[in-house]
Amino acid sequence: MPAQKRLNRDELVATAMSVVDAEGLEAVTVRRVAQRHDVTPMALYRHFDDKDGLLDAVAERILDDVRLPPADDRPWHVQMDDLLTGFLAAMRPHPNATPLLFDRMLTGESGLAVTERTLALLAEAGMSVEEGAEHACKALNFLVTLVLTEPGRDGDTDPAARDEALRAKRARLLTLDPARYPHVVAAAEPLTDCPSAEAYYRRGVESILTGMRGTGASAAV
Amino acid sequence: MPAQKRLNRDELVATAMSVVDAEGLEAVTVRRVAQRHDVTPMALYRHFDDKDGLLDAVAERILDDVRLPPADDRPWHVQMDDLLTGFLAAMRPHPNATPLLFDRMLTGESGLAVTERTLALLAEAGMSVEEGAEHACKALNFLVTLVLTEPGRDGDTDPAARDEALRAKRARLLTLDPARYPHVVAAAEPLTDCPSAEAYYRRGVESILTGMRGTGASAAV
DNA sequence: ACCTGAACACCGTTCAAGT
DNA sequence: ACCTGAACACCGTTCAAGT
Repeated sequence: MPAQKRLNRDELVATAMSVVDAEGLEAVTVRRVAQRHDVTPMALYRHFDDKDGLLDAVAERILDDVRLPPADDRPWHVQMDDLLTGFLAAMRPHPNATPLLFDRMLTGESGLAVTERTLALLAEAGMSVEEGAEHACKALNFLVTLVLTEPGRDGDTDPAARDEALRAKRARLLTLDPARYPHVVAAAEPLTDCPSAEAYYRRGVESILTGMRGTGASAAV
Repeated sequence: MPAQKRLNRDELVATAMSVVDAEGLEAVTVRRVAQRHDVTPMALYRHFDDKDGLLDAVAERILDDVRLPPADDRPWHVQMDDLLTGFLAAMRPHPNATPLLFDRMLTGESGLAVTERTLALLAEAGMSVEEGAEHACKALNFLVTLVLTEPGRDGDTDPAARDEALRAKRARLLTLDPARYPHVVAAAEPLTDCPSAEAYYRRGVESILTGMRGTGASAAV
């Protein structure tokens, strides 16, 4: 879309992001992003080391959007709830890009900031450094998974194609032998669709928080 | 490695699996798998619809290895523990292939069998069909994530390169400003290494089970 | 400093052809 | 029935060159 003389790193990242959002991660191509800027593929290499550098920047842009709530006096798990919810809010507009985050929580400043905050709250909860590290990774990665696997999300963001793919998937489950897969057939609809994304994510956060508090010798407030 | 006259579907899948295990998911290529069998790339299309069909078969082979424990009289969550542990055992030898499973739990017979069993136990726990479907997806996908993001696993399976990458990653965390990221720096080691994979997965399963039991109006036994 | 052009070694997949 | 060969439209990336 943009067509100008001097290439701008931020706009290249924005273009890459819009490609991921619209067509998925595999559609992001050095050549494609270059073409949208009416520029030779090689022009991108002035702004990024390589394709991975471009993807790093895409991930970092999502992490930049995480609004870190200031620390306060509420119990740690209430603050953790806010933190996790904020992380979710940053990811949800870009579900196709979420796989990038699994490996990149510790590579950029924003990812480090999110992790730092998570570790701090878990330390406040009384966890050891080792416990905290494990629970922090688990919680953040599980949240990524929640967005990645939200029922009814199928890579394609085109609403018509998405809807069609959904109906096809559900139809296939309904043709299964009910004697062999009774529960799968009965659950065909909830397995392929999500009535309320809001409620889905709320329950997801609560489930992760429960897993966090249920284990270990944590105490505090 | 194999070199014979008639191509065999199972051996093609085995070759693809060995490529994923040794070099990662992106290294799996129609041309590469064909070459290992001294055959033209197009020969594979007699056995699979396309590359995605080959990857479906790789995923299904992992799911085939899940040993489903027979139903018994123990409390549902004890049986669920066995089921989840069995799923983990099937995935752990093939960590590089785990991303394939996110989208494929309902595409093949083995995946359907695992899901069916999970749904059955959650129904036994007193969950509604909707609750059960959501918790089943969450549990299975979180398990996949546990393997995908095991600290110290870095795509490359070559032990020397892997060790080097690990040390580099940890070193980078240790050069961070301790005033800005005190907890990250303090947790550099547990964030990049896993002292005991066995214990890591045990705690992971327990955390998922806790998240399952903690929510909802479930009862039973 | 920033972009171009041509080239290289790869991809997945089609189509028509061989045996 | 099963595999080949040539071709097409793509990839990421290198290198030398332009301005």
